[in-house]
Amino acid sequence: MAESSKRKTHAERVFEHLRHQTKALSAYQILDDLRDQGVTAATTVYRALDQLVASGRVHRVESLNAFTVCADPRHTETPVFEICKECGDVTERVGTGLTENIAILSRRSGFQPEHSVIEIRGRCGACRADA
Amino acid sequence: MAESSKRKTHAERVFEHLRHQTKALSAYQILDDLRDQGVTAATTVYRALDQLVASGRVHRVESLNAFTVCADPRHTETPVFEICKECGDVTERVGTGLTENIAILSRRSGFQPEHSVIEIRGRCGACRADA
DNA sequence: AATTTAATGTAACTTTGTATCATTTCGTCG
DNA sequence: CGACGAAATGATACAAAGTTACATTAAATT
Repeated sequence: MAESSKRKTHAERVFEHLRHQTKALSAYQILDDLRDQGVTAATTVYRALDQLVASGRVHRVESLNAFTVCADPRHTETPVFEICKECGDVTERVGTGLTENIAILSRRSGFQPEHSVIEIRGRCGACRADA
Repeated sequence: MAESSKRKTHAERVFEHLRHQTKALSAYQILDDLRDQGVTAATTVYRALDQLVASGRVHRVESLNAFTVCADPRHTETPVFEICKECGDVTERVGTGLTENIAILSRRSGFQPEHSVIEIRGRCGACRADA
């Protein structure tokens, strides 16, 4: 087509794009942003996101219906997201120990956890300073 | 209109209906279920849910886009939901201490938490026993 | 080159959620 | 009682998020 390289797959383009964001992006936002790179279909974006999420390179932020890169794919612990209501920035915390707390809780209740969603909404440090 | 009482508000009907479920229901599921009680508009269901959530009588389950009654409105701690991937049942745990863990974590990172979302997906005790 | 497989596209459609404006219901006040 | 204003509901259209089914293109593989 145009002159944009066809070397990379759209999943890579989606990943690269997400890498440069401080906020989580919706699938349709990603689609809009990547139109000039030849991404034209919602289906393709969702397929790319499915792969990326499955491979642990991207997380879905449930309370935003949006996606963000994994801050550290080497970590196996449940990610914790801090979501600022003011500026919208999403920050992933790893190694918080919450996974262990959940495991303990579940052992008590007989529930077998597979995947946990932990999202904290509030105000980030920067926005608190701005106030 | 018909003969169904006009005493109760639709918000009450939504609440009563949710109270009798073991699974979280989507807004449109609620709408379908309450049609025979005179609820006809999605708008009304969403308005009812807004109120109920604001008053703490109902929780939104983010990872399901669905709603469930609050197990214990006296509790102020962050609710923890166990969501069974097999049977779909949603169980709310209170008094888990996770709120405190999040507070500690946030103090370290300078984030001011307002509302936390904790949803654990996996298999419930009953489904594990069935296997 | 022929064949097969992975990636992408098109299009229609479902689900979830919101906005706008009209109508009904109900309490209350004169 | 009847008028009036507020709260609740409705109809409608729309926006946003996500999926399904099937066709097409691009890359590998032999």
